[in-house]
Amino acid sequence: MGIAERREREKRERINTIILAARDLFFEKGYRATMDEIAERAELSKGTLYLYFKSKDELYISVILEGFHLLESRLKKELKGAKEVEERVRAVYYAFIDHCLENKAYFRTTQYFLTEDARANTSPDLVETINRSTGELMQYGVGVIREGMEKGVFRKDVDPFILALTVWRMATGILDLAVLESDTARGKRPYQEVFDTAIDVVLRGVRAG
Amino acid sequence: MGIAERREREKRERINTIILAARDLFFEKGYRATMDEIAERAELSKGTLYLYFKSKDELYISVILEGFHLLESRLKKELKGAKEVEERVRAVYYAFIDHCLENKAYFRTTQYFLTEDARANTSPDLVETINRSTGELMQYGVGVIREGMEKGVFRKDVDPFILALTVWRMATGILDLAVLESDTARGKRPYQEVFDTAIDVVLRGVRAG
DNA sequence: AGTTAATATGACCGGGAGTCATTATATAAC
DNA sequence: GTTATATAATGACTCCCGGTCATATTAACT
Repeated sequence: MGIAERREREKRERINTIILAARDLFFEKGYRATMDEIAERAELSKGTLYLYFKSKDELYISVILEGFHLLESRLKKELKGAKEVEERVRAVYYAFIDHCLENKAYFRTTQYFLTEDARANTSPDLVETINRSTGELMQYGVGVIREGMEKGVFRKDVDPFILALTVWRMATGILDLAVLESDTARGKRPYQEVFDTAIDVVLRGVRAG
Repeated sequence: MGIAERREREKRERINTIILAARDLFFEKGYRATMDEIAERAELSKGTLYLYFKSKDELYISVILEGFHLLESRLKKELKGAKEVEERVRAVYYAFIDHCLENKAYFRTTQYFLTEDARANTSPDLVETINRSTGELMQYGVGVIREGMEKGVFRKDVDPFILALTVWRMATGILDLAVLESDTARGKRPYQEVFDTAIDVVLRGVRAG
């Protein structure tokens, strides 16, 4: 059944072509890139795009998920080199931050899906997909915090999930600002001091004893 | 010169009528409310709207600034009743959170202006206006933290501004989630436990000694 | 070659932001 | 009171964009 398989493969290739064109343009112009532009970049007609993606938002989400996979690889890599508890927490924290700073367009795209507007236009199951993936990624944070509690380094009277959520949203909140001012602070992380202070304060706040 | 003054007054009244209609509709439908709808609600033609506001986004920003004034009154009121340092920090923290939860549309509208998309469509001086107002509001947070340091309750090796920024963005980050899930947790703040844990950890992290 | 199935196309539609020539209204001049 | 002028309001219109669909093209099968 070589033909069916080739067809399947060609379909995947086409989808990939479209995602690549879309990513390029979303990186370049943000959400305002148009479907016509993406079609032109992919050397396909607009109608064809809609053969493979139900909507512009679905294309958007595909790009977001690509970013999630990148981040996950990075988290795994960074965690391998880190042994000590606080070092592991920082590894997850800065892996997330650096990923977002190095891939600002991914970050913006992802943040966009926290707006009412985006969610209102997107089918519930797509939103659910994003939520599930987000939850999986957050487990990396929950994991290192739980390790810290088990080893007695962190206080045990805080819910690890809530703490992870808090740190994640704290980082995201600062990133919102950092990503907006992309031109400042050449050579080092923009907002470096803010990110450092933030995690220092939190770590001091959860240390046992 | 009574006529010129009356004209001036009528102009302000018209602007107010438009903002009221816009706010109603933004509350109801979010950013997706249309200029035609707003015009109809204000009992004016669409063209008239553009006589008083350069763009939909400028109208949006006017609504945001209204929200800022509301928040500022609340901050002042809450701070009057709070004497002790940590109590004052919490007063500012929860005044901000409750304001945002009670005025979700204001919050969403404001958050929208952290997106690339919105900023790209808005004139630099309007963006600047928002930034300045935001900075002024943040001074309430910076103030109570600085008080805490001066009284020796908080460690002095953290920049009060950075700490305020961190807590503000932490709250905003959690609010992003809380506002999305507006239907849950009737009767108490949604995400109550998360907000509580977040400020507890931070306060423990900055206490002197 | 002819038939059918699968893909691709782009003109077209609906709807929304923003414009502008025209109309209406208020003030000033005589 | 009438006419001229400045000011304000209007809504039909343009342009743009996401999404659709009847038609055309290509590939597969007999």
